[in-house]
Amino acid sequence: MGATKSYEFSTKENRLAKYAKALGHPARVAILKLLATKENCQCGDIVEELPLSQSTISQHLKELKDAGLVKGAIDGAKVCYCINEKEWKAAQVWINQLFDSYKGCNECC
Amino acid sequence: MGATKSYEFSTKENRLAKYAKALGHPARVAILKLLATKENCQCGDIVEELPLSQSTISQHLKELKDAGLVKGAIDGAKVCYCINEKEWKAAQVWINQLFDSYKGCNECC
DNA sequence: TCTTCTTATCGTAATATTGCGATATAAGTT
DNA sequence: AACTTATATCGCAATATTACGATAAGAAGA
Repeated sequence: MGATKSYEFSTKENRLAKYAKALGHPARVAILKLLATKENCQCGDIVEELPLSQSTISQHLKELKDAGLVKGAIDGAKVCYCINEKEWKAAQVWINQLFDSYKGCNECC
Repeated sequence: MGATKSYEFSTKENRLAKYAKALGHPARVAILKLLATKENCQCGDIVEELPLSQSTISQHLKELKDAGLVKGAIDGAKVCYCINEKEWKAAQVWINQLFDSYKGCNECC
């Protein structure tokens, strides 16, 4: 036990959960905010901005890449990280679909 | 090590991450979908609907409650779980704020 | 009261995540 | 080539999450 039973859930549920999970850590929220507002873009800039070590940031960036929200472009010795626009918008749509499916409660609560 | 360094990040980043984390598991997505569409409401209904044990569902419900997205009202021997409308909408707004902060990329990627 | 039904909690095992230092890799510089 | 810079990966330790059975606790019904 201990492993998530992803196979028991639909592709949609898993995909939404994957996006949300990527957003589920303050460091990754901070990274995405930097990338989204384009204040910083290269890995080194992010490392300087956040109170975490280089290896930890690199790991968080990898998770964001795995989730599809971010992509990296090699720029000489550096790597420029950017929002993956297509998936970014898809994630927003999917998440909003869930939020919007709530039409209010009038029975028990 | 191993613990998230939440204290190093802003309240906003932590709050957004908390909401997203709650959505970051397919079972919790499924539960929220049921609650949002009001197909099912009582704990027992959810247990029947999902391929997880009663204790596991109860634990997921607790996490959703801790994140603020859900509230439970005791209804005799049963408990009626509902979306916590106020926090639900707040979560949607906060998450969309992050998504909307992205204005496109035109430099490196 | 005794039993049953419903939900929460405890204990435990398996697995995943977080974080960092050390090291590897790859590109640029002198 | 040797050195520096930038990023990724490895290995490890600490902690968190996921899942379940067993059990507790509360309400309802016989």
